[in-house]
Amino acid sequence: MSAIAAALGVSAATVSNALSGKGRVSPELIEKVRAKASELGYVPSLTARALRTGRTGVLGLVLPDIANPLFPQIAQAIENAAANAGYGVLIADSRGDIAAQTEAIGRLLERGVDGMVIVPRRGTRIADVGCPVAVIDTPSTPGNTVSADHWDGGSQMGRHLAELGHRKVLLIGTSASSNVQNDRIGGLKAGLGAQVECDTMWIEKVEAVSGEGCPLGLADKARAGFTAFAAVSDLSALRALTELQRAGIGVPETVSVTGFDDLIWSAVVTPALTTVRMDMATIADLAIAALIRAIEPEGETENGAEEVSTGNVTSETDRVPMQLIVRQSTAAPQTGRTPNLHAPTPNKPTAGEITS
Amino acid sequence: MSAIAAALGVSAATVSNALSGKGRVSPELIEKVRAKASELGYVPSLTARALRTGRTGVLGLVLPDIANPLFPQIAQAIENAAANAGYGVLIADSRGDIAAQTEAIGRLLERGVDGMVIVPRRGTRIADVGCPVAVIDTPSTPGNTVSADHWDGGSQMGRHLAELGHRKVLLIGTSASSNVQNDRIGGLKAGLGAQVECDTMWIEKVEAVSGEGCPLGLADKARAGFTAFAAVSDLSALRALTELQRAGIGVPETVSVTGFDDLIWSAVVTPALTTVRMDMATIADLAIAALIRAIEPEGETENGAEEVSTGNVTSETDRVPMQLIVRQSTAAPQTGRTPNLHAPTPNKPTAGEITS
DNA sequence: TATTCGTGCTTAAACGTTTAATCAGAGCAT
DNA sequence: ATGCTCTGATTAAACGTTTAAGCACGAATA
Repeated sequence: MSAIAAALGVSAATVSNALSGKGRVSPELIEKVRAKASELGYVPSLTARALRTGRTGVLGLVLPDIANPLFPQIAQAIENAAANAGYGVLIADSRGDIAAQTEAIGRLLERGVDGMVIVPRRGTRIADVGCPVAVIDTPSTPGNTVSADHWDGGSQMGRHLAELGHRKVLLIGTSASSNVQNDRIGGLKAGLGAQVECDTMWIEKVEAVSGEGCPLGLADKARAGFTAFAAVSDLSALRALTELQRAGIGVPETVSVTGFDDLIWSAVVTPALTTVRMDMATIADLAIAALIRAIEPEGETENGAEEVSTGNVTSETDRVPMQLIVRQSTAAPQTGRTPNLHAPTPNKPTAGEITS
Repeated sequence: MSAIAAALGVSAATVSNALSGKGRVSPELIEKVRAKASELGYVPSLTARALRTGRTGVLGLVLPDIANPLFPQIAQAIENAAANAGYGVLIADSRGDIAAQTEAIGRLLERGVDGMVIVPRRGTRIADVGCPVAVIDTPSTPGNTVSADHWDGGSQMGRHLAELGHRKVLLIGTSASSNVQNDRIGGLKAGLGAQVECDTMWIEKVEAVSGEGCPLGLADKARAGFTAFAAVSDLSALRALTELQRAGIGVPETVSVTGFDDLIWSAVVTPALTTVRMDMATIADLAIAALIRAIEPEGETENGAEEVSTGNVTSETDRVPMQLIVRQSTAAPQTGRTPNLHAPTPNKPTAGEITS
């Protein structure tokens, strides 16, 4: 910067003003400065700016477990939204216990992030951490900033299944202590309506007695009259799908299987999974926007108190709708009494197709 | 910091020296400074330090496509290794074309990262970017710093299949232009040995004619005598597995299916996938270590030229072995002539189990 | 006794910005 | 002519560290 100033015979301050458009600089000079800047390949030192202004232009992203298959979607969306707003994203993995989460937040704080988006570990309540925080969890979590409307997604799926004619469905979740999963299950039940019989299976519970990775006994459930298995995540859905297929139960001719999240494999398995997708791009945009609103001094507030808010930030729309994606794993249930045990049907089965 | 200095009646410089152990400070004073520092809850401003020293303590992580299911493993390992070394990790998604990758690198550079680890987009050669760079790709890529030994992984899997008695196997890859996939396939062929007949299917090619997500026609292949399907990624393996199951072909009684990478679902599908895992933790450790070696001034080099290297960095061990994980999707092929088309077997099939 | 040296600390500059305060000059009204 | 205001620029301080250089003092050396 001082090089530009020297080359043009002006002061460094003037160059700064010219480039930022802040002070009073003549239009011609601004042009000359711009030209010289790009000529010299000037790149401002974000570090120095950070030191002076106290803002680093970096946001933190705290994830409960980076290994979660949903993470790529989140990270990608957040990174994109942040980059568009001119911010960088520092990641922090709060894998492990809650202490790790606190420690991860601390590390980000030390690094001077201007704000952070946290998708909290189950059962965590994010306290005031000393910088603006956007929480992405579920609308029913207190302190939530913005998230997919999981309940709504569940109810869409529930209606889909009910309309196909299913009357006895098994809801499959992982952990009963997850807010997100409970919301989805609540939505499913509501969408299915009162005349549909449903039961809920929590995988963690069955694994607690039968061991991790144990069979879920879904074939028995099918024989017991369940015609649809609505998992609350695609991973569980995949587990259900393969277990049923392996037992020779045709999906979707005999039973339907549905998931949640539209993870990468949902579209490539056979039959492709009917699921419901969250609009991470919108969620990320809203979260980042809310964060930035808290970070950057409001345009023209009359009161001089431009205190940067230091707590949880809110979004005007805090729940974004989910989108039902109907693929091949759902169909109307058989009307006949004996479920078909073998499924040699090739591909792309149409609804109601029966192969006995 | 100046607060500490004032409280103790010494200069700020002395405090700095005391805390960093650099200058000449009496031991008692060091203790007093330490005590006062923690008493006042002093946290050094990394920003100011960065400005002064020119090092930000931040590393960049450039990924070809954050949505890649393998990404969580990589990001988690890198983040962990970096955090242990006292560095933060800034992510950059080079989704899209090669230009996006260049631009992502540029953004990181502007932010003043001390170095970056890049897992390059296919066919990209990373030029000198102006800071130390660790490339994670495959040993056969020029410029590679450290990576899993994909070829070795393939050969382990090949041997496994050959030992089970498979004599005709189909190798399934996604894109023929991927170095990683080619290495894996090369290893597979070597591991299978000369007396095993094998054929390679590139999914991108069949999708180019039959449309994205089309059936792969694996059942026909099975009827044509292939007894094993060795995919070069778990995603393809999953696709193969479900397609075969759907067609009523029993895995592993009739045909075996194998994958690569040990992605999250590999263990939960039925039958659980035999695959080969890369040791991302070790890879990340080596990459970060090599990077840091280039960044931080070598302990006691005699020559004063402590120029920070600005090109690709190397690791003393640049290929880390992969680990074969045998689960339920592989078994000895049937000796009989007619492949079993239905597979009502419950779970945990043992090798060679036949159900006709 | 005069010189050198080592020790423990201080001074001051520097990193590259931003920004409040100041200033010189021009135009204009008094 | 004098004072006022507006404009376009400059000066200087500040952000919080690090680090080279300097300084005072006592101890060891000549």
